[in-house]
Amino acid sequence: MPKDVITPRARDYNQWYLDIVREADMAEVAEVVRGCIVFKPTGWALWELMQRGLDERIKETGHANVQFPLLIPKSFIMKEAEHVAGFAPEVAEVTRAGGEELAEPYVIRPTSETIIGHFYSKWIRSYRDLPLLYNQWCNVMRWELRTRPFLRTAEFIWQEGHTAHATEEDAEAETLKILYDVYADFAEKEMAVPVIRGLKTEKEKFPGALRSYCIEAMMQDGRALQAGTSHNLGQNFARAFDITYTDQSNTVQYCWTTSWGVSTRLIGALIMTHSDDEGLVLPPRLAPIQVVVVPIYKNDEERVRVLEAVGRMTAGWKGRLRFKVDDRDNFTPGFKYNEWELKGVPLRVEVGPRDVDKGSVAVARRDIPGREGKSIVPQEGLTERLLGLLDEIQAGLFQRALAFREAHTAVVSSYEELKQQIERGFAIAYWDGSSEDEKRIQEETRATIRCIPLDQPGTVGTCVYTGRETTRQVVFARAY
RNA sequence: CGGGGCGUGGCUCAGCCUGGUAGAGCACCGCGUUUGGGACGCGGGGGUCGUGGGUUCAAAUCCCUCCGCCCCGACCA
Repeated sequence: MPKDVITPRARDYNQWYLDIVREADMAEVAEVVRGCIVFKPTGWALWELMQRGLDERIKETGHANVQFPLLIPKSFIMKEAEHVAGFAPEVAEVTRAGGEELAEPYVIRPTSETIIGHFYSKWIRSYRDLPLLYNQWCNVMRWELRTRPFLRTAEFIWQEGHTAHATEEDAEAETLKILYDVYADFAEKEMAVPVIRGLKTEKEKFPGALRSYCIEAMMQDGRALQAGTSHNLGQNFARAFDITYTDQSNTVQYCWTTSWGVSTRLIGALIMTHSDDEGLVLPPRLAPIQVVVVPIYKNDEERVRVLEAVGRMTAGWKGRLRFKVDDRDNFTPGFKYNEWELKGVPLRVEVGPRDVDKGSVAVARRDIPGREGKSIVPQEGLTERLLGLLDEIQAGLFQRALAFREAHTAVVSSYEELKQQIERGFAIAYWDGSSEDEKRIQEETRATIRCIPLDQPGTVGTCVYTGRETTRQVVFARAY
């Protein structure tokens, strides 16, 4: 009988999430530092794999990594009007250092547009210096009023890309390239999380941006999670920080800049997309341990025999599979099965004396819990079988998540339908309202326009709120 | 930041109302028996009761302060 360590999703989805984070040993709430978490080895190993997948894509698309200071002069933050208004309430300041009051306080970076803008202004002279394509991996701090592990923490780790271009078209192309080729590609191929690529409304866009694009994912409670954003900053920051270049005809022009980021929030998205009441479920491509081997024996003689067989079996795995042999002898096999299921390991191989005699092993799939996910297979060709199964699981998780999203998405044609649909998932509606209309809907329903999908059907319909004719459809949902 | 709940061995909690020797289960340590879906017996260790102050002969318990966590709301990657 399973112990009651994870609250079922149906009973309390929030508690379920916190239970998974704790029981899978990914992170611990730092309680001595408000709103912060400690990444434990399992959680950090997962993040390292995610970082690798993102970093590869960032570099493949022509960007180089750099690193800017953690502290930003307070006056920098004040330079771009919308930006100040957006971030002022949540910045932490450093006012003393070296035992003395500072002449000008620093803020702990909530994001780095401003300090990077300052340096871009110094570095960019001519159109030949463009485009400038940099990225940095760093931690940032936003003094959030309500925090949850991974989803919203006061300090979080992310990458922030910052680029400068000669024309609006170039900046726009960059913004979209990141959205499609880096973020959406990573989410769907590596995380197995289907995402909607969309444009943010004026109300939801980044403070200081011209346009914000995003990828939005659906969690298992039907709520939306913004998994990544890419902003075309127009010339707003270029004007505030005097980022200019001389063009081919010797005229000084303002640059067009972009910024884009994804954070450790992605870990929250991963958990809430795939995991079940038994614990964490990880997609094979990001699982720090893809295969765990549990040896079974009753005495020393069997132990030696089984471990020898396991040694032969796993000899060729290095470099092909991330695996672990769980040879702890103070736990029973049954305990280990449950523990590794809780931790989300995609495949488990069980090897006992009977298997050694018959040349077989038992293989259990994490994505299919219980007896149905378990089968007896020959030791011969095991490695290829495991590799094949990992691919199958990866694809299966994506398909399952996609099917879930589709089952919980509906086109609505009236405000009443909208109110009902957002209780269970995404509501797609024609939209021609204003920011004020949007705010009113949020107050009345607690749902917001998550995005205007970039894939539009192009058909004509009537706006769900104003009744006006429009071809634009949007996604309404309650969001994290 | 507003409303609500909570803070007691590592974890989950009882004890608080009605002040008087700090408890249970799980986990941990030792020994033995066990091991194909969360083993069992015997023995053992471990707690300034979140913090600071107050009331009292006496505070986990009553009062005040601060800190943190969880839930709801507003704000947000």
